[in-house]
Amino acid sequence: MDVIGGKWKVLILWALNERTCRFGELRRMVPGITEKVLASHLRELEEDGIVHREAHEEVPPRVEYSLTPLGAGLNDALRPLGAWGREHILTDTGRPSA
Amino acid sequence: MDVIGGKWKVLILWALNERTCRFGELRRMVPGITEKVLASHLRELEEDGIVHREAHEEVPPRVEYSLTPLGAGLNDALRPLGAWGREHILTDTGRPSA
DNA sequence: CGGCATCCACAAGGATACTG
DNA sequence: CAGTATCCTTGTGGATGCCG
Repeated sequence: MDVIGGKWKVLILWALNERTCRFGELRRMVPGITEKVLASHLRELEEDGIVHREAHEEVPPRVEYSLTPLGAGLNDALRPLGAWGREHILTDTGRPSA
Repeated sequence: MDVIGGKWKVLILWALNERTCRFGELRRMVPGITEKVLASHLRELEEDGIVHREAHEEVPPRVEYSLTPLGAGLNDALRPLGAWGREHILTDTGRPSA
């Protein structure tokens, strides 16, 4: 929970699960996230060994993020939870669903 | 993530997964949690249909909390994640692990 | 015993502007 | 393009005290 505690962590993980992404791509793939949050989450994920960051020293700059095996495993462990969520989302709407 | 977003939600779920518990029991089973947080989390969990609250109108008061089928399903979906966590906890310690 | 009300503190997240 | 720096708002959780 600590590792995926961020508000957008799992979304990032999901996006990355599909394919390697650049910073800008992720920003677009996770609507509503700000650069700062994306950057910090990415950094934390990297420090936790969940994602791999590969910077290409060229112009224009290009940085690609991908899942590490560890991250893939995490995503795998996350999948049942995601399935559960989709199964019951908007079905039991008892709360404001902030 | 919304449903289990609370800091202690999953711990409560885990405790409840083993058996029906009273308020005081939960408070003891989740070390460090305060009554307020436990109460509010419990309430949210109840509103989300995850736990069942059964109050016995007697003295001394007794309230028992148990998992609903939905909650059991959630806990089930959570288990792989828990397994992953235990597998890698304190193994990759790259961060302060706040 | 079980729980709510109030107040408080901190950190996470969001917006904007700026840099290499 | 890919961040970083700053500031601010908010939510979440913590402490205490009171009530049925």
